[in-house]
Amino acid sequence: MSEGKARRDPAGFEAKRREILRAATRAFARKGFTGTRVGDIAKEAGIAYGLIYHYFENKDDILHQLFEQMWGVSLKVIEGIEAQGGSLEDKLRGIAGFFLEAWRLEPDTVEVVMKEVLRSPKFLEADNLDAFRGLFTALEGIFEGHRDELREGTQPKLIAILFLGALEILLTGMVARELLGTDADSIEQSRDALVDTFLRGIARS
Amino acid sequence: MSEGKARRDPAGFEAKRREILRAATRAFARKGFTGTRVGDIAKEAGIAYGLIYHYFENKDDILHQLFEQMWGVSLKVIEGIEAQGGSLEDKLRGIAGFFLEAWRLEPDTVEVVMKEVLRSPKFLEADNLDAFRGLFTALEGIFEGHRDELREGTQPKLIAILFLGALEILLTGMVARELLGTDADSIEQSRDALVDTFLRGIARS
Amino acid sequence: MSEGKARRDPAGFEAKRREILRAATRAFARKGFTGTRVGDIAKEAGIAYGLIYHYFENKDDILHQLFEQMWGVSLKVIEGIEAQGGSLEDKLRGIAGFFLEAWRLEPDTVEVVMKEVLRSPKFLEADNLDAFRGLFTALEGIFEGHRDELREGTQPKLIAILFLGALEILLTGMVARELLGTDADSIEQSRDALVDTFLRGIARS
Amino acid sequence: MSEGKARRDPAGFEAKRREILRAATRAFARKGFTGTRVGDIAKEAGIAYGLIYHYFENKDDILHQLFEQMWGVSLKVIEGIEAQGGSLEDKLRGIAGFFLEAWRLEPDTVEVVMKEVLRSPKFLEADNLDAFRGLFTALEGIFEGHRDELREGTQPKLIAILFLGALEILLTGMVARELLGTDADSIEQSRDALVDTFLRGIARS
DNA sequence: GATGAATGAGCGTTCATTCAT
DNA sequence: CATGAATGAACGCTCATTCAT
Repeated sequence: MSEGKARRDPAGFEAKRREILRAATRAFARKGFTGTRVGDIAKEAGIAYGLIYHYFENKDDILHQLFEQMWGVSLKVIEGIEAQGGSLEDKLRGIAGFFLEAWRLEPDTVEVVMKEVLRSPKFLEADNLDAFRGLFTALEGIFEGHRDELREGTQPKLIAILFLGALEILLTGMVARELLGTDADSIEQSRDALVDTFLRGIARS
Repeated sequence: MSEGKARRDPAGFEAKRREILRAATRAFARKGFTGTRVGDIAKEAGIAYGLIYHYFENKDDILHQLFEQMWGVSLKVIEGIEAQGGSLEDKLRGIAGFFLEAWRLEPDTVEVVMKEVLRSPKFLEADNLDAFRGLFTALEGIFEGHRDELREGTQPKLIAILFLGALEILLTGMVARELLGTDADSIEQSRDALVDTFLRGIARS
Repeated sequence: MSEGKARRDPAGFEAKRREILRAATRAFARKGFTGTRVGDIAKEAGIAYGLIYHYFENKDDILHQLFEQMWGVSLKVIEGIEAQGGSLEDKLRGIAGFFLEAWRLEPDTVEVVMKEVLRSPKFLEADNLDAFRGLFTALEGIFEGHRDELREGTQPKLIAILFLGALEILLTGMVARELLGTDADSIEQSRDALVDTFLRGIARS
Repeated sequence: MSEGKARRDPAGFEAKRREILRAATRAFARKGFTGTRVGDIAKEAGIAYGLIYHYFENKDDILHQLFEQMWGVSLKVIEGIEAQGGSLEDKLRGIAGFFLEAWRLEPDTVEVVMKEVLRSPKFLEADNLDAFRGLFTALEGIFEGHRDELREGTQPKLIAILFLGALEILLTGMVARELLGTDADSIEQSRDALVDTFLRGIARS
């Protein structure tokens, strides 16, 4: 839809697309993806609902682009963290901190992505998993880059999966607004518990 | 549904209910909850359409009962493991092993519960979280029972959450049939990586 | 259904039939005919719902028999009033009084017949109208029997219809429990207004 | 439905709404409200299934709007008659004539309103009665305006109810197409019998 | 007589998407 | 770019009735 057409005002087009995307995010956060009608998004954005289809393929596409956007940023951040160097601990703390902090900055976006993308049955389909795999791979690469600091027998891939699973549940807990505190202190504690546990374990040495 | 009416054959009723539940599980595993029509379940069970509604409130109720059933078993197993005593390591290995093994024994059930219940937006609603909280609490209790073996500052509740998040992603990875191997060996490796990481951490001491 | 079968205990059969009919009347009065499920009637009667079909053809038949019963009584009363002789005024007051009083004695029955039979679209079908026509005819006969007391040009048939229409709306108003009072005094006033209006209007001055 | 959305062509919208309403009226008159499927209305109107729901909340709403429309006109006519002044006899004859004539002009509409609204159990619910009460009140007002021409002890409210009940049964009889003739002469006779009966009955001798 | 499991036709409603204007 | 009227496939659920036991 967005390729091949000569837009008269590409910048304006893009701006409106983002505006609709933001409106959709608010709507999804409020009523969920399924519970939100295309008309609801239009109303939230203050436009006619037919216009949505000038900017997006279909309703799914909106969610998909929302995910892609957040995902792109996430990957860049992780790559940036890796590029910046530093200790494994710093890197893990940076990654965990980024995701947890993201919730504070854009709770709607994170909530929608968590609930409607990551926690959706559809997510487990090959297409979406590919995106997720990029994150796995990036994290796996980090662990491999610090292989000599790891116990023998540690499998970077498996650890990357476990780490992201634990991180995901922290976000889930925050999104649920019940399981975990969402103030700055609580978030810091969660982050540290995650990183420390993975790095050093919980057993009294 | 089950109140007030005197069933002539309660055992037969219950047997049929389970039979339909099994049929539904197969159908859900194949086409997802949403993708499965009530008629599909009936066909799979070899019964008439409307009979479903003699045994279940509605379509949602079927999924809910499936979840309740698995959940009830899970809680009992964990309580059994706790009651049996032993080291913290044994307990964690037992719990992780139970869930991972469950997938081998009843892949359909686990798949449906993972995909359609735990990974569903609706799951984050208060009602369902309550069930989940029982699991958190049980695990938290286990950690607390071994408090003197834990590092200082370890928060049992947070660790319980992290552990279950990591465990959940292993199951998710298995359900996705792509991220993780599902043979006995792979499962054992996953379980050990999980337990070892949490217990001892990954950093070379 | 009720013909041709040799019942072992005709009296007991009839008693139970009436019992179910009463239960159905209560249920219909509470939730309306359409809103009442066959199972509701069974529950109200304390029997299994399948048993209903031993005593009645189907759900419609229950309502029909309820109507027939009330209607039969009504016709007999009117015939009785006519047979008893007396002035036209006495007869009209007797008829109106009977129907209005019936509501006090068996509000559920009257309510159901009014709401579900007389005020039902189906009522206007030929079959049911026949029954009603009996009432018209009887009343028409009464007016004709007093033809010499009526103004010239008075058409007994038309007057009978008008009278019953006015009577019906009084019952409707009582059933609605809002338009008209339902205490003994109010009922008497309604009856007298009806009879007096018609009488002085049609009486040869 | 009509709030919040800026219609490009409100007049066209309204025209189409009325068109569908007319189609629905024809369908209801033919097969009854319950017997008419939404699809039947669409077919009768020559439009697609779902379009009905752009113009009406649901099936009930169609009937309701039909009723409201006829009711609004009726009330205006009565108020007009009252405003016009004249004798009580003229007014009653005008009111009765209007309703009876309406059947000749729009038999479908009157038939549907009579059968499906006034003679429906739902009609006796408070909401609908309120509309009807407007009619009662208006008529009551007319009688009160001519109080000095009435017999002592005449209760305008009761007489209004009786009059409308008698009028209603005339319409019912015409709708049933069996009880009463529907030619111009018969209609006139019915109207006169009604008015004369009431008038001479309640007029101060 | 009595029970309640079994049947399955039937229908209103939603809503993403298209497209004429 | 923008609008909103038009489309129609899709589906869960109810419930009167039957019938084996």
